[in-house]
Amino acid sequence: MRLSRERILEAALELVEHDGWNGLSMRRLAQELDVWPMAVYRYFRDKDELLEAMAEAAAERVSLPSARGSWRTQMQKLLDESRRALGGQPASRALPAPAGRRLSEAGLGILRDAGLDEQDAARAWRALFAYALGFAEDEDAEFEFGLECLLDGLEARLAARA
Amino acid sequence: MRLSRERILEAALELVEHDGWNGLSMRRLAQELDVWPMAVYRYFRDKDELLEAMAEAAAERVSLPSARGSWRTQMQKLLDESRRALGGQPASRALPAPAGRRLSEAGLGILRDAGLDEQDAARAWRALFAYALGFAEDEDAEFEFGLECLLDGLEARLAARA
DNA sequence: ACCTGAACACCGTTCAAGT
DNA sequence: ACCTGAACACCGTTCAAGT
Repeated sequence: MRLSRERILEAALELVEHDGWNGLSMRRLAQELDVWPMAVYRYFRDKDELLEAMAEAAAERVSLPSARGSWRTQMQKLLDESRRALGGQPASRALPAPAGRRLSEAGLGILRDAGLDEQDAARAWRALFAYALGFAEDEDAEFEFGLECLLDGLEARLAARA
Repeated sequence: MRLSRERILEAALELVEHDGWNGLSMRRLAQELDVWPMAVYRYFRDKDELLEAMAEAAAERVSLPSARGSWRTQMQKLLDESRRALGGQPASRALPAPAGRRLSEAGLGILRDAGLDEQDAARAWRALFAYALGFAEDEDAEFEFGLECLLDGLEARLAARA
């Protein structure tokens, strides 16, 4: 079967799920695809580009919340999904464009609609996102507690402005 | 000159500062110490143990805040120092014992003194610490904004309890 | 006790060649 | 255009040997 970016990404993800990030090497990946090591390099310039594409794919998997609920519940849903989707990623590879921008746009939109000005929305999103990535998939209770505090603080700011 | 854990850790840190975490290999480290690759293994069982010791040393460098100011400024100082000291560490290696416990004890103490019960203090510390590690050394303004919100939220919780 | 030296089983990546 | 195959310069780590 023909190689493709999709097929390679799928195999890479499977390898990581099975053996962790240390188990992902270009050589093992090629082996898994039943192809010679250098074949993968037709589709990704180097390993770094592959890792970036994997983070990108993970970010794309985050479904954006509907605009029906309050800004608070919208944000909770967005961050909860983000943390689950991106939490496993290796360090400092959490914000690839353009899928990263898609998440940022969604987050900033929610905060702007809530009433924050451009700068506060940007800072608040940075804070919320950094916070969310600090938690693993199974730390629901811990994640929620701090998020409530953060959102309470933001709401107090909104109230002070009104 | 004789090898020692201290001398090895020092050389490792220098290597990382110079070439980043990817530049740190057991072989290059030995070369820098003018010793054969396997000599380092007398002091650290494997690379993982070396990395752990490096994180440990970084955590030890955090100076704990004096108990003079308000709990809020104490916490700000503690987290600011923690983020500067531990921010550069490779992923998921941010909480080694016992230096990690030293930081946790300090943080939990501040929160308990502020009036939080044991469970809330634990959750709040987890939230604050996760938040702090999400910021690089040079992101002072961004870090501070979200921290204010988090602390405001915690204060509201304390006020509601009184 | 502490360091050496060779060896093993891996890496990412280049390059020239095949089809 | 796409894959092969050998090669290069690295890894972490084991093991037996030296001093």
